[in-house]
Amino acid sequence: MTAAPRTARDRARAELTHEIKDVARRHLAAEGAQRLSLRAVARELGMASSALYRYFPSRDELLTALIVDAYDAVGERVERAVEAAGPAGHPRAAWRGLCDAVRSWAREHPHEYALIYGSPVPGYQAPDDTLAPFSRVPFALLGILRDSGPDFAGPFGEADLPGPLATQFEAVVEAGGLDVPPATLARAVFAWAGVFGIVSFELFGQLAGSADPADPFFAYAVDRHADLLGLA
Amino acid sequence: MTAAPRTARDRARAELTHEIKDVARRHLAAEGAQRLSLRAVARELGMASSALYRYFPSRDELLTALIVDAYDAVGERVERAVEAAGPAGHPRAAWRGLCDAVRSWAREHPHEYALIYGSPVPGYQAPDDTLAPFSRVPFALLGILRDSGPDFAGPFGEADLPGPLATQFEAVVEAGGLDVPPATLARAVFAWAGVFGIVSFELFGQLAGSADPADPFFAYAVDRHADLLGLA
DNA sequence: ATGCGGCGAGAGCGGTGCTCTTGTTTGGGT
DNA sequence: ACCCAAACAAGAGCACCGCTCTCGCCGCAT
Repeated sequence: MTAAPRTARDRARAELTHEIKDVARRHLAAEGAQRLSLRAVARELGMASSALYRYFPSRDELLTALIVDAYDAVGERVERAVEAAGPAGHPRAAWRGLCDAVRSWAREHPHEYALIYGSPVPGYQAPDDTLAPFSRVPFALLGILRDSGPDFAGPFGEADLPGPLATQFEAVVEAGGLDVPPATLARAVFAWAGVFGIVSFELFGQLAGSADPADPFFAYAVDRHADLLGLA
Repeated sequence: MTAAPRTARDRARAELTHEIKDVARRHLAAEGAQRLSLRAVARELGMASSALYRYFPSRDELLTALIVDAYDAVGERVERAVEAAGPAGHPRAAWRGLCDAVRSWAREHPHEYALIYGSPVPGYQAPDDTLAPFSRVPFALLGILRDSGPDFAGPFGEADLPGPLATQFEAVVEAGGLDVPPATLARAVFAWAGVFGIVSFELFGQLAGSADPADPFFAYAVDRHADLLGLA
């Protein structure tokens, strides 16, 4: 993150900041963002609630810190899974690893998942330093597609982007320095939105009455998306 | 809903209940579920906050009523769109109408969308009378697929369900009295989760930096899902 | 006519986020 | 070595929240 703290005060501050986040994350995991209370965190730490404001200027700032951490957590989990599954050119296994990592992390940390992928907190808008953690999963997906090579074999043709979308995505590829064609980017967003939709449906109870134990359907959907992505 | 109210008291009660919901819905639309406050609603209605508890036993019950109304609102919007687009056997137009209806409703009512499709409120679990409004959009989609006839022409084969998923969805079809094959149900959930994912991504800011003005990508994705659904 | 039940209002409880003030500790510049 | 400013912890307090309880009032069915 930053340079090592020099003075004892800096060290204590860094430590306390970390402790606060830890306790807050535990409360978040147990009760959800809604019920996360600064005062309760302060109580558990044995300090006055007003003292917390030396470390986080508001409750929303604390939540933002937890959001960044959650993005990093799921991002690292996904990167590990992708790396473990497909270094030797098996992109479909890597894709499956990515999807399974997202889903299992989401099921283990539903409140943190809801915090980052569910409805945003009222006045929240992402600061710039959120961007890198925010992008880890999409970048991991793009990495799989890049490594899977240019030989696309999906059921959709290669040049199937309508004009406006092509120009828009060309600009995105340019601006982001991504070395994939725009059509691949489109397929990536399509697939990522698809698995996100299923995971959210499962977590938020929208699959009740249809794919209720979601494991078979999730595996099926992940495989169909792999077909669409043209993954070998 | 129920029989017409007879006495003046019943009439007043029904009217006030409606007024409370209206004011609450306005607050919800303006500020989000998080900031919806019983006391503020009571203030705007010129009554004591404690009096509201004669009509809704808790804040969560009020929110539940708003959830049901939101499901009904998006459901009716979708049904209208489907009916307007495709009565004469143009299933792809009907599917496009469904998707556009969902997205435009979501963009017009982001907080209500977040309420029903975003992270659920902490202790909430859907009561039984939520089931019908909850199911209107999925049923509309199944209606399109049923009317599109049995001649499936998508890029995936007809009998592509793995064993466990097939048996699970056969049971669902049986239990729900749905007259579609299990494979069609699977494709329906797949497609519905996909467009839901895109709409949620757009509303919750996850498309920032990729498909940021989402119109072209949404149209593209809806069309790709139509292909996958085998819609003519 | 009467009694009961629905109703509105008020006070009040425990909780929240956040601010302001007060006194203390700490560390760097002189 | 000292001194002062900055960082810090704590407490009181403000405005708000959901919710409960009690109290009078009034319409309605008996």
